[in-house]
Amino acid sequence: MRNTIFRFGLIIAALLILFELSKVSAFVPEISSDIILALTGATFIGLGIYVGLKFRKEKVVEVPAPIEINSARIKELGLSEREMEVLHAMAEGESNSGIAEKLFVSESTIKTHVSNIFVKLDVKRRTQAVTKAKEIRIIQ
Amino acid sequence: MRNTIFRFGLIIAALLILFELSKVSAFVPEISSDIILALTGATFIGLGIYVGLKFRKEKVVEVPAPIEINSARIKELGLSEREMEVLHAMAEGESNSGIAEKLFVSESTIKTHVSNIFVKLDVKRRTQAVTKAKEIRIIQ
DNA sequence: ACTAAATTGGTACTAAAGTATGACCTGATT
DNA sequence: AATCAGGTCATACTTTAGTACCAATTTAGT
Repeated sequence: MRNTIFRFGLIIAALLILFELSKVSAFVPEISSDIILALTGATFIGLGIYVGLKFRKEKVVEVPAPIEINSARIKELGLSEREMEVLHAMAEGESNSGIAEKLFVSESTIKTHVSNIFVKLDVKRRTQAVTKAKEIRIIQ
Repeated sequence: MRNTIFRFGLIIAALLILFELSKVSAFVPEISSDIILALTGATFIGLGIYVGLKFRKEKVVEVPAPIEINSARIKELGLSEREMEVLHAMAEGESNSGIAEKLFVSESTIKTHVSNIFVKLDVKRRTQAVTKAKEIRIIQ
């Protein structure tokens, strides 16, 4: 508020100066009317921009809340790249054998990964793992 | 784009007229310098407001995605109240025996419910069921 | 080059999940 | 009274999931 008063004060001061100058210029030819015109232009363009910005309505653009993945947390938990791939497949409801096919490895490997994921996420079942992973935003 | 060109054309025309007027006024006293000043002010304030509005910022509002539960879909799929309770517990990562304890029934009962849920959701595993249930917004 | 972490895979086992089927009870509907 | 849907429970079985080890490669960082 104080800021607004200050700004309007400045603008009014500038206007007053311009009016005085326009009077003076009639008697003092050294001050060209062009300069006054330029000053007037500058003042009003400033005022206009100020008003324009002041009374703008912000275009409210609704963005569907990007669920950002907490990659810091992934590192924090020590989840490897491969484990994350397995976790993603798990979240999609794939079985171990399904994940194995998808990633071109044996089911044993997937079981190992899954067990390691459980330890790192501190859970006991895959549904828990998926729920927790979504909770702490390490998967979508 | 054509609109922008048109507007800038208008502004440039106004400026040219002002400059011409300021020259003429030197010889024709009938045109007061005050009027020219006023016209200049009006032009520039218009320009200023235009610029101010033109470069207004878009306010990006992140909407936390209101996840409304599609209860119509629940009925559509024929999911009973009890089945929904089981589904919720499943989504939290509970085991069948855990759900049984929570709902004070036997594990057999839960298995029956779970199997029925799978049929109704057309899935084969509980992780799939949970994922699909969230997808179609019948649970959070 | 060396080391640590990551990835892979196996065996053997237990636990949990899931399927199929049948049965009993209850409250609401016809 | 009969029917039906929802809920309950059991048995028996198959399939997946999960655990506990161990071990061979591969990869990336120092």
